[in-house]
Amino acid sequence: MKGKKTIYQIAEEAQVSISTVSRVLNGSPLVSPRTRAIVQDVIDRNHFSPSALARGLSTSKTHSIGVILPDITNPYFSALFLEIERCAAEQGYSVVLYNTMYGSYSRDFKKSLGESAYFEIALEERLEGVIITGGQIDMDEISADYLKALNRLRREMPVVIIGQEFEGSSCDFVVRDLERGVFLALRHLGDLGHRRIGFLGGEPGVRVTSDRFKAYKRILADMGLACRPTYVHFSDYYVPSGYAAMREQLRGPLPSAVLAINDMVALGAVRALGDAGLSIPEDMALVSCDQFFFSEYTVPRITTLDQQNSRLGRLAMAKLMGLIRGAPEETAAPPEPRLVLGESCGVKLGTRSFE
Amino acid sequence: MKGKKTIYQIAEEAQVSISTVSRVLNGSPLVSPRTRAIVQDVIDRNHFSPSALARGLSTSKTHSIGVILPDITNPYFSALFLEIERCAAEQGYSVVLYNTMYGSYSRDFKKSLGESAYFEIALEERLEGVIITGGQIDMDEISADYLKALNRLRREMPVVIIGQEFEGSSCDFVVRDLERGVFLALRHLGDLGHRRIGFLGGEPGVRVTSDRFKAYKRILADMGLACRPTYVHFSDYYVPSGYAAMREQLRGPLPSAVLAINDMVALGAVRALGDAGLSIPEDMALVSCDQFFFSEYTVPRITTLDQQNSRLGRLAMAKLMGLIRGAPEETAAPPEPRLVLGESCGVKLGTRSFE
DNA sequence: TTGTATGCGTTATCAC
DNA sequence: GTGATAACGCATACAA
Repeated sequence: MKGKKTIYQIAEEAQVSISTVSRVLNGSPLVSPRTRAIVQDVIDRNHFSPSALARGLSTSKTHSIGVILPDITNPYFSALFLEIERCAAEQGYSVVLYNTMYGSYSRDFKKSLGESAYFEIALEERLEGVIITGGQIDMDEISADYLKALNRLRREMPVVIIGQEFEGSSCDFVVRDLERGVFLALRHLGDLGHRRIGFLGGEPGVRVTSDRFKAYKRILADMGLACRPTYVHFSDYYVPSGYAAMREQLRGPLPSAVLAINDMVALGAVRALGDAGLSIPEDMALVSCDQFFFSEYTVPRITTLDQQNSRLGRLAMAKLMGLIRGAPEETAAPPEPRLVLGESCGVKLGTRSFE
Repeated sequence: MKGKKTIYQIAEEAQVSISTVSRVLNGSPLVSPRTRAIVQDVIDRNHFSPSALARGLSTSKTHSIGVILPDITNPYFSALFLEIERCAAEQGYSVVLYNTMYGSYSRDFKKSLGESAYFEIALEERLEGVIITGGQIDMDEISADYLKALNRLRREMPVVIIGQEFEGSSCDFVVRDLERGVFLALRHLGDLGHRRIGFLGGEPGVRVTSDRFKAYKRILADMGLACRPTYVHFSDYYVPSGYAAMREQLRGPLPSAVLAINDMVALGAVRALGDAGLSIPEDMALVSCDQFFFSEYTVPRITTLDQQNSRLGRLAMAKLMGLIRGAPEETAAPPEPRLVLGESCGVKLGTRSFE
């Protein structure tokens, strides 16, 4: 835009060398208070801001990291991202966000770059590290090409994956205990006497879904209950899909309760049940696996699992920063999901105080 | 992480000069097909990715822009951001997101930098342009310090503000027609015979609220209706606040309808009305000024305004890219808000119309 | 405490 | 077509 000032011009105007200016800029103690004052004054008067590019080139540190995720409008990802950005800012790091839109609401594949294209960008930008969550990284079958690109990236910078572990990479993982969550939810339903429990939403072929579905089947078996295919309806993670999936369910024999993949799907299901003239929890109980910001305010409130996403984000950042700094990363335990009682399963809530 | 390859090493291995490598990298036509093939091969085999830092230093183009907003978990901002990121990716630009958390749900002021601190970062990072929305930029009274910092930023790069216009800066604006939206909503209520209409949510002192509130008062007057203070309850933009604000409203004399600042507040209000044993729209009708992804699935569906946020984002990006390229920015008309009929006002659906 | 010289990895302007 | 070489703006050993 404008001919930006350089360290040379500051040095000249302050009658010192560029080294001295550099020292002042970086708060080095090897400058006399007098000179520092003079230089700082010149800097301020000129609104001089040193080029992060030049600095990065010289130090090979960019102080920025990347986050690659499919869809920032999904509350799960935005909550995660918020926390990551916050931690980064605290440490003086900037965050570049790459929205791959893989599996997004609008399914705008074509318009968006392939995920591994973003790896190349991260490489060129000399980011100091990358956090990946959702998208290809969460597929049951990860393509060889993708894995190769991932490992190439990993060779150049730390990579932390928020999601389920898989073989074939040296990336670090921050894992959610999906099984534990499903267990809590199903046990709750079991305690309430439910024996016909369905599964609603999520995409087949995606870990967050297939792992939960596996847990669902296993735990159902442990409870001595059958898993009936007619009670299982995949779709994806968004509200309209929850609606559609429940409509589908309503065509067949009804379970007495369903486990929804998250609160968006649950919300869609609630609406579908209402439209069918059925009431919750009398006609069907509902539990969700992932709490979003609105679950306590729907009618009825959704009984759901708090996955502690902000702790998850903080953990991922701690791990990433540890790797960047080369420090011994203390492997803090991943957050435990907690069941948050709503009204969608029929338990009586005490007078809950709001506001 | 690793000793990265440079253009020199590629040149050496390919037995050419760095100029030639650079030409190949940038697809210059002034290279013989033969040499190009050789060089490209060496590049590929070495997984060489040129440093964006060095390139940026040399060309003074970083191909990245910044977005400064208060809270990415707010669906309004995330929808906007998604679109911005998408447009940027299409043009080969990266986006750095700065979450200032000003006015955010969690109100974590202290942990976060002041907004103008991000201006300095944008300057140092040599971003090519910045989009700002929400936060300080949207206050009724913008502090002189902030304005000064903003103008300093503006002097160095294009700045596009998504929000209401104000004096004292040379930034570009992408404006929403808040008044038109309020008009559509209130007319709808008026047509249904409502004469006691309240205002719910939003923060006093913030343009998006105060401008809508002004419009509300003016239009009410035009309709020959009184604006009663007991029907007005500010708070902020989130679900719990909508709940609290409606609880507050329920203590006094009731309006027959309320205008909520957005769907989150509306959702909270729906729940509060339900908890009080009141039904919508029989006991109170509800319209919201900002549609979020869940409004069609709540019980009842919320009659709300589609502000066409993705078009807004696209517009902002078009303007920013125009400024960056120095091209004549065609001032496309800002998107018109449209009323989306739900069930919260009592009209029969099936006759869904859009305006 | 301050200054000098060099490197960082590109692009661009020249010659050839 | 191709190849030197000078910027680009900073940090940093090394000198003084």
